Amino acid sequence: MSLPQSEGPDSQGPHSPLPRRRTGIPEATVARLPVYLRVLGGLAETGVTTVSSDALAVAAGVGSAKLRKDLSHLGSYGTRGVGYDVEYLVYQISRTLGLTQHYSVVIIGVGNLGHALANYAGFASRGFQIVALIDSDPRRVGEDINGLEVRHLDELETVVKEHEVSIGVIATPAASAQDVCDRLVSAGVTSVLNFAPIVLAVPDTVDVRKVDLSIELQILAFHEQRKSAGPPASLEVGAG
Amino acid sequence: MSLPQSEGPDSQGPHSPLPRRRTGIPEATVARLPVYLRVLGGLAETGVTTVSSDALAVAAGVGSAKLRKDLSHLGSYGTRGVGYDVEYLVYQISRTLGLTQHYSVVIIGVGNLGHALANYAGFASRGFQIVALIDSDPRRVGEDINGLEVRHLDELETVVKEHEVSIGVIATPAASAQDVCDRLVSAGVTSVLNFAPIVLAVPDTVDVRKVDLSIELQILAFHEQRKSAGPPASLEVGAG
DNA sequence: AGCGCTTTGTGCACCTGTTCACAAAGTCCT
DNA sequence: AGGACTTTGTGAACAGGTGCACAAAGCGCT
Repeated sequence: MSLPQSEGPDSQGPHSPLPRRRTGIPEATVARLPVYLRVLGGLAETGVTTVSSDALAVAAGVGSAKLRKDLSHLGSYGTRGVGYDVEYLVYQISRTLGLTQHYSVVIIGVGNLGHALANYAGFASRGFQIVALIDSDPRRVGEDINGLEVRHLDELETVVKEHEVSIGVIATPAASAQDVCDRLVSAGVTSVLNFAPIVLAVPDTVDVRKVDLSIELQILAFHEQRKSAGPPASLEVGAG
Repeated sequence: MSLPQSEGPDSQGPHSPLPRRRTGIPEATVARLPVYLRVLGGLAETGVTTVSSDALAVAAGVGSAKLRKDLSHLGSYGTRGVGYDVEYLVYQISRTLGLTQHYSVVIIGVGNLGHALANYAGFASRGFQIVALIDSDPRRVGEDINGLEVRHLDELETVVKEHEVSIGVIATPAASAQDVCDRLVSAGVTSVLNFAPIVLAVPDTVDVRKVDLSIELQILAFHEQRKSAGPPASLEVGAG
């Protein structure tokens, strides 16, 4: 067990210790593709059939050059002088991200957060299917959440193998997160999304991404502090 | 209203369009400091008083050189041949991140996720105090969550000014997120943590960080696809 | 068909961040 | 005190990512 937190190039550390540079697609680009995908989905709903890199870039909150370079990594799917066909681009991005495949997801930990995740609609919409909810508390086992019955932690391995689960979502307290992770990995799970405030140790073959509320707040705090202290930084000299 | 999603250098896009390079501390480093802080806290609890960059790096899941360089940005607080004093380092990182100050936080949207956030203990532990929970649904107003009464969206501006809220957490559906964000910004909030699956438009003076479950899953999907498709990639040629 | 307009795709320079490798600096033992 | 050992802090090379600026390419109008 080594410690390669896979960290996407965006919200997490840039590229991972796994230099899985098999495709030429940079990690930073991969992290942005889902954003483009979402924006394109919104455009498609409003009947837009074609979009320029400029328009799409504004909607996605990135520079247009960056967007074009990102898209160029998946091929030349634009038409010069016109822009990109929305529907076609949606398809190409989906395909590139692997969303045309099906992924079975298991959520471990059915506390507040687990409940929220289980009810999150965005899960199913992109080929991710929650196949099981798992908790170690016997009192929670059997509860019905969003049409899915909570099962006991003892069944984790069974569930993973039964449904060929590839992605595990850890929403347990920090204390049990590493244990759960180890069991997921042993059972064959190769991707983990970790909500517990802990650095997980996994083999190099497993990808881990973390979502950490507390860290995000602390980063905001840093900038917030800067705002109040920084700007009028000149009268400070005599005032200190 | 422009579109600078502040994107930390990690899970989100590298550095932001706000080149707030007032201090010499790189964004990538800022994003890691909270991790070090957490690990150091754990060490302190187990009675460790001194730690080497190697040990700390392993526990934090980064390389030791990177860790030392990170720490060197806040000063020379280590002792050669010995390591770092845990308690002192905790203090220095806290100070750098601005955690010695107090931040008032308001959460908008008390659905599943809002509930989870309101009950999250990690909030209070680092100087963040949730001063209000807000929802637009009259049926939820008045509910007591973790000792805090849910107030109506109409009171948002009042609450923000009353408590000098600096950080707003948006946990509403995507449809209302931009509205809520605009109101937060108008009321004077300068940092936003967004859980809604949408790209928020804010003035350059406001920092936005996003936490997007769906995006994280899609990034995992990309790597997952790569794992299953990549390695034996050679029979494909004739199969197409 | 030709011309001008629009927009893509990309070469290049810049910049941020990572990693290596080592000198500087301190501790501990004799 | 002196020397061996440990560990920090950092200079320098490298890698990855961003943004500019423009040539290439397609559209539509005349």
